[in-house]
Amino acid sequence: MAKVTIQEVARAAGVSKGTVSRVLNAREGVNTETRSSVLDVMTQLGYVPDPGARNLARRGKHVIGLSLDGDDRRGNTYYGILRDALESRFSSEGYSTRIFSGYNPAMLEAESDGVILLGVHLDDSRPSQLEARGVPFVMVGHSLEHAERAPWVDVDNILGLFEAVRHLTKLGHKRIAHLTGASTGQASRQRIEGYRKGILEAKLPINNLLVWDGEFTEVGGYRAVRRALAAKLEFSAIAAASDEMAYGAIMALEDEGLRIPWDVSVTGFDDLPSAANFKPALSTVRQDITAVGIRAAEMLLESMAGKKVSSALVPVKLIVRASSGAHTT
Amino acid sequence: MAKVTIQEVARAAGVSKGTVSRVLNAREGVNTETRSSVLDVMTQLGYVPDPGARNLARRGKHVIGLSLDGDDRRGNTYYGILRDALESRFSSEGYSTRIFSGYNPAMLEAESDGVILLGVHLDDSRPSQLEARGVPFVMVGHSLEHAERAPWVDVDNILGLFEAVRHLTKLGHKRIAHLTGASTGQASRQRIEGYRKGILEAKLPINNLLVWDGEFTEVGGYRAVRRALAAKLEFSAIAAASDEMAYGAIMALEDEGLRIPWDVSVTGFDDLPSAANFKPALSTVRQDITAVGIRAAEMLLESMAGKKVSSALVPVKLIVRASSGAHTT
DNA sequence: AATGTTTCCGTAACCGGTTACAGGAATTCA
DNA sequence: TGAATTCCTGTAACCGGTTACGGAAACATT
Repeated sequence: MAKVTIQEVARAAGVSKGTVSRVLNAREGVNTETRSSVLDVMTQLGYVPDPGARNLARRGKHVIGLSLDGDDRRGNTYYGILRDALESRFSSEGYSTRIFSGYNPAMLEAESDGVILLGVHLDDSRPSQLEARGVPFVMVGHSLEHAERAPWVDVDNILGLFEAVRHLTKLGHKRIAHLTGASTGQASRQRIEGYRKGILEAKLPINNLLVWDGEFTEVGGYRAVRRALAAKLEFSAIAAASDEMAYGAIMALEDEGLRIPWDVSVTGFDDLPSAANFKPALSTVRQDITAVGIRAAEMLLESMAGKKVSSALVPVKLIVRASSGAHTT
Repeated sequence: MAKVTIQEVARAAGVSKGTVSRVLNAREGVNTETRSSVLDVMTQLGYVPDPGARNLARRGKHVIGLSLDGDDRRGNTYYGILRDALESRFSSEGYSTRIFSGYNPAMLEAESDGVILLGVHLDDSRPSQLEARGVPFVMVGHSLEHAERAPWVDVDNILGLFEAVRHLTKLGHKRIAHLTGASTGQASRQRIEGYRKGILEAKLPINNLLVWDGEFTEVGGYRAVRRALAAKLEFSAIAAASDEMAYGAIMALEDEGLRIPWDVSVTGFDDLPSAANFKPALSTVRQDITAVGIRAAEMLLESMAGKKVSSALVPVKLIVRASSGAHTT
């Protein structure tokens, strides 16, 4: 309750503010004994440094802003994980992070030394505005439009879907459908591309009737599969562009009495925490959100240090679980 | 780019730091002329006060923390709106808000003067921890368990569903179903209660076969309705406990060739921004998220000022649009 | 023994604001 | 016209930290 300041710690430990500060920042040139005694006093008093004063004294705001777009498709979990990753990386560098949801470039500039841009869309004005103001930033996710002009980090969407499809073809599946997020931007397009590459690699024919729009949502996946079933389309596997669509697809299949993976194999994309607990456990492409966050943080740090940084593609990994299995004639 | 400080503004305007500060904080006792000239210089130089220094100088952190629970059902939009409301109310009072997603009471206490608790659930330890540490807080949403011990603000769930059902009974509907969020806590239970009250008020029989679990999601609503249809349950209206379940319900009905509102009337709860644009436009119970936010902010402010505050129920309003209509035999 | 190095730590200035206090100018009052 | 008010604004201390600088010990070197 009573705020304990560095001064009080200093007095209690019988040293000066300066020394406490040095201990606090793990700077060298402090006697090991002194250090540990100060450390003791700090924990004993429950000392927590005031971030405001700290940022003031180091001359720089030492805050990085996370700017999210108002309406974004991805769920809370996605951003939660991403934010944790960013936060841990930045805080170990002495920065704190802050979310700016209302899009306000002036505020962003005033209150942060650099920004991470989330959910950039086609006619997004943030990149150019930030660029004009000279605020360092990196985008997570990318679209062709902005890809050349500013650094981004993204997951390897093409490879991801490609591997999912290859997994299915190796299991003997010949008629593999793709549940796509349609118009929702670059990621969907890249995943479709990965799907095509996978089909072609197995020397199978591309059938546009097997590419269904799932709108990136659970219901979307559910309905798309129902329509396909109603239209009597033939398929033995579905490679979805997101876990949620895969969930919807599985529900729809099961509601029609089909068994996963015996009658139909289904794969997702994301590897949400819920994917492993889903019944059946979902085979999916893990996109390492944490890795994306860490990479983005590092790029931003470099960029703030004045270096030129180039965009990065984070690798992706196929996780095989219970929802996919060998094709049974 | 170059940071402009209060000192520079002062010099440029030919006054002292003190005067600029007074202008900045809209304190009285500054000549009108001086004030406006300072204001001019400020905008001209693009001055933005450093929040860190500010909070340091006013002796208090002047930060209020928003603590969200890790996994929460509500979508991004809900929290976005709520946060905007909180932010605007607090910032006009000189506070800035910060989100703390990783649940960390020590951090909360160290970095904020008060906290808004979002998504409190039954065995949530946050209220008691905060209480023990003496940190002022108010919860948005409430459960019986914590209701007595700490102030909360919530929407009038019971009244909301009650009015939706009354709207439907007045349209002549006799067999009205309810799509509930089931186990998701207090809000669902209260909405069920409102539903029952509405049915009873019209002297209709309560039929538990007409209460369906929609899991608070779109697919949940979709599947529940499909099951009901498959079971040949009779109903001419559905009062859902959330807009999203209503969306799912409508999709399911339309997929079966039913027309809204001619064959079945559907109402939601929330009035999400998308509700008006949905086809058909959704009749729903508007919960004024902004009002909830503002009320919560005011309560927290009072509580921080040392006053005892009592919990509040925010009223709710029925919005009739195209998805509900007269019962046609 | 005198001098040169290191190592450790205290001192004081500073970051960018806020605010109590005091004093000069303008205004009102006797 | 002199005194008492009122208005406005400058001065300086302070918030809680960081850090350049310098000095006192302790140790090594000749």
